[in-house]
Amino acid sequence: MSYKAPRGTADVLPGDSRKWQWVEETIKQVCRRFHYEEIRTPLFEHTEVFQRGVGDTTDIVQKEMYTFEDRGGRSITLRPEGTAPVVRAYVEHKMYGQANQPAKLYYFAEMFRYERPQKGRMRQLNQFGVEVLGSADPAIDAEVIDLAMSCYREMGLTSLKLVINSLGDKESRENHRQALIEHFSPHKHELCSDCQMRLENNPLRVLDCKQDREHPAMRTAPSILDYLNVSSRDYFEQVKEYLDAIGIAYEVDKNLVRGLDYYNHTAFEIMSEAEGFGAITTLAGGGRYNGLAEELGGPSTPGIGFGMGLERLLMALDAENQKIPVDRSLEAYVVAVDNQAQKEAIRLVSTLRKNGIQADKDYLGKKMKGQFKAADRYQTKFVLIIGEDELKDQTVTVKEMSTGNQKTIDRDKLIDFMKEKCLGGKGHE
RNA sequence: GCGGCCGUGGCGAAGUGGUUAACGCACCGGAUUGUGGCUCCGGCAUACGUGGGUUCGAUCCCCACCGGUCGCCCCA
Repeated sequence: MSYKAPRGTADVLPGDSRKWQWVEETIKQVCRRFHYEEIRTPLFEHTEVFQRGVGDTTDIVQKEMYTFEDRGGRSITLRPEGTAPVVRAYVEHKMYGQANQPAKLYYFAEMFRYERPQKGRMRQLNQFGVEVLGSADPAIDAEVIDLAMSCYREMGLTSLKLVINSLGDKESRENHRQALIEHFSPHKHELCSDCQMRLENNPLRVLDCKQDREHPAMRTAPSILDYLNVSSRDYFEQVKEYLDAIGIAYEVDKNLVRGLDYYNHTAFEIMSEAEGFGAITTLAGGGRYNGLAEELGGPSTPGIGFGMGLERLLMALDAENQKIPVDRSLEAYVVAVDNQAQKEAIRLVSTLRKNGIQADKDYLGKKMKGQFKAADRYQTKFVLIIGEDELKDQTVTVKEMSTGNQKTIDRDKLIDFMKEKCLGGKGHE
């Protein structure tokens, strides 16, 4: 009997984990530059946090959540997205009362969505995300978008498209919603079954339908941008001006609609335009959610953020042929020529490590040639040999693999020699 | 959730209704008794996704399931 990882999940093995580490490190550095702080929230929440936060009629809540009852009879849900939990934490810990506002937060977290898996669409997926709470300045919208784009740029991605839209404030949305219902209702029977439902629940989504895209009513449908009230329109204009000011190119797509209920005002999506990316091109998506904190029981607090799929980021790097700098070398490999030398070899490895030098040895009882072969495969910089002669003379033979040069050094001078060679007297970062 | 395609050792990849299921890579050992590559020689491995069915006999044909993949839906 053998087992497989459950459908839609994946193991990250050593070859790939280095890539993940690099991606995470790179993003964290960007976050530091933007002055954002990490927040970590639980893997699961009370189901209600998502029902109220994300919205009862959304696909995520209706058919994609991993929900179960725990032993205490509570309804628990594995987080399907990152914003609602962060806002919940912000409200719960009364972070609105803290001195430093707005709260500029980032997270790395795995999300869970019960969907049919595909490449770039997993049931357990990893996201990097950012949430800013407490500022309704359009400049922060631009900053958040800048942060997302900077992460991609930092990793060398170039084939990207930023799409933005405004969903307006509550009043604008309501007016638009009414207009949509009035516009589509006469054609209701001509629309696909999904759209007939959408027309009742969330008419905005009709605009996003791929099936009815060619329907004549689509072209004449009322655009949200025409229904923005003065303040909403003004807000959107300012966001665009700030984006222009920091040199970020974008495209306005009046049909860009986000799938979660909490969004208003600024909505954006970053897509890959790299060849062979298939149907799934969205790398990151986000927007403003000014009513969410209130919805989750807190004071009225503006917020904006995004989620970035890390599996898709790795795919994009791959599609653009961006090589991830992965250092697989090893500083020292200790070779024991025979059994007599084992003890000394083990002692030497341990001493090297205590002195900050990467060191390893053979544990398979290989002969000398096999040990060298292993050292070669590990891209070892120095092989340290201990054999009969070295034991007798209290020395170690050091071979620099790149040149093939080797010399014999007194045992008590070895560590200083290796430190000089490997650490340059400065030590590791 | 819907439709198409796919599933052979660790990886890649032939193949057939019937005695030991090719080959390449990788790995291990030897040629080279204290030294990496190449070459040559030898070796290795829980391999036909799972379960049924048809058949004298199935890795091959049929069905179901599982998994992957592509498209739809939706999204990261």
